[in-house]
Amino acid sequence: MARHAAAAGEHGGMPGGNGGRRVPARDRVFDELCHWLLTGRIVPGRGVTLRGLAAELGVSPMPVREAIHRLAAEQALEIGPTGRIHVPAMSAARFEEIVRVRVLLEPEIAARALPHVDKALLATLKAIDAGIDRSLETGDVESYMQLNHDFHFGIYGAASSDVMLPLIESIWLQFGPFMRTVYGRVGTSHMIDQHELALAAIAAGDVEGLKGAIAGDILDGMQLLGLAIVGEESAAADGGGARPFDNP
Amino acid sequence: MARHAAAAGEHGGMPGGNGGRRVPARDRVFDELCHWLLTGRIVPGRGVTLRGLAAELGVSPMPVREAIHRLAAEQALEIGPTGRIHVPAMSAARFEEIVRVRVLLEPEIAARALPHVDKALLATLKAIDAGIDRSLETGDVESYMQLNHDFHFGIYGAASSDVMLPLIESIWLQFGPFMRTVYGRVGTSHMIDQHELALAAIAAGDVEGLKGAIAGDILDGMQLLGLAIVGEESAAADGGGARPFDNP
DNA sequence: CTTTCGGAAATGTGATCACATTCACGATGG
DNA sequence: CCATCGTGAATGTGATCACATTTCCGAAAG
Repeated sequence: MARHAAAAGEHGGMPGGNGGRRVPARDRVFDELCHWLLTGRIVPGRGVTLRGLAAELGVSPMPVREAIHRLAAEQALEIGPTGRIHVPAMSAARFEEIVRVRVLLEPEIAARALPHVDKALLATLKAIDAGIDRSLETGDVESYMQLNHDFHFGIYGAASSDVMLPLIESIWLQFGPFMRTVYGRVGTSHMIDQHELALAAIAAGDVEGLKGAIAGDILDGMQLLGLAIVGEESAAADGGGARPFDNP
Repeated sequence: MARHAAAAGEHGGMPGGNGGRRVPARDRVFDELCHWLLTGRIVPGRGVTLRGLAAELGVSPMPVREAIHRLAAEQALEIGPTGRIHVPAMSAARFEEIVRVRVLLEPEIAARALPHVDKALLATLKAIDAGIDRSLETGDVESYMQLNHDFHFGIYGAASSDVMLPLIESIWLQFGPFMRTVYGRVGTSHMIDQHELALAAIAAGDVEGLKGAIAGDILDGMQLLGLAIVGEESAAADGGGARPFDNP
């Protein structure tokens, strides 16, 4: 999830002779909020406030404000008419569009990444996929979502892309919160393992096979989400709906 | 460039009977900067500073900061390692990717918009296209860029899209500044008028015709830009750039 | 018991300030 | 004449403050 090059690795404030640049608090907050969105810690229905997040993150409301507005710019959060911040509502139409964009862009970037995937990365991807299977068995949703993200962006990142990659990240941030709310209710184990197909295609240098596997993976996973969302919508009369979790 | 519904028209504080909500300064600044980027008022190489823009726009640096960071989030501006703000450099690779994404997304959204284009909108589009021809004759680059933008987003906007439209707007913001720097040097008049084809396809309800016209328009226009950029980059070490487009 | 009203708490916004860092320009030394 | 260095101006960042608006909760009225 490193949207900022300098983000990784820093583990402590060491103002002295660190080779890297100083990471602005705004970027750290942004990365943290991205993580929360993608792993489902921020879910629809919960209030999101500047001062609340600021206190939780140990910074002033200022960097939080910038991170929030950046997320709003990417449609990952929404700023209501009165300025209130909330997770945008998902609809069947919106969801269908997300799937369409994913199927258009992600196989494309995967194809562009293929030539740059080396042995080491392939091994990493295999390890991630093994971790995914493990998470599915144990039912660790948060771990699954994290690893699934890592798997996809592990591939996509190999295509050094300043254009497509941010767009795809934006899309993921938009459906991330809903994966968490939905994955508890639908089965995930009967899916064909498109990740295996993708790995095989990568190993074989099969561009079309890779594109097909990515598209298949998207359609499989999103179909599950889509069914749940559509079902939720038709039963829309129930008040704000279940809030599966709360934030500490 | 109306990214925010309530933005247009407000010219003074009139707390009384205005039906709309108050528009935050941050959004007004953002819209203004978008306009400047898309019409070429902000071009690569010029310094962009917070306080400078703030003074120019008559606000404090605060709303400018947020607008700038939002533009940076959409890759329309870049924040250097030291925090300095500048227009990102264009490269052949980056440009090719932009074209690819445009060809993937814009025909798609146009197709989705087609069923919602009514007579009134079609008439508006024809008027815009006439204005474009006029701008090309008189060589009014800024007017041309504005109208070309209006033409495309006039169509795209008809597809009520919360997902694809922001992505496309982000892409336009990325190549906007370079259109201005380049359009002075290349001819534009020999282009096939793909806009006419698009209008005819809309009138006929021809989805595939519309998608083809949009794609053709993108490829025609961007090919001009691409040639100029590649030539600018350095004729010597061409690297893989030389095939800016393959097809959809 | 339901509805309405009022005020206190909370929220986002924007301005100003202090500060570390960086850039630009001129002086100085070779 | 050119390179190097130092000082001052400028820049982005983050915190704090004041304020208009909104939301929320409880009391009072029907």
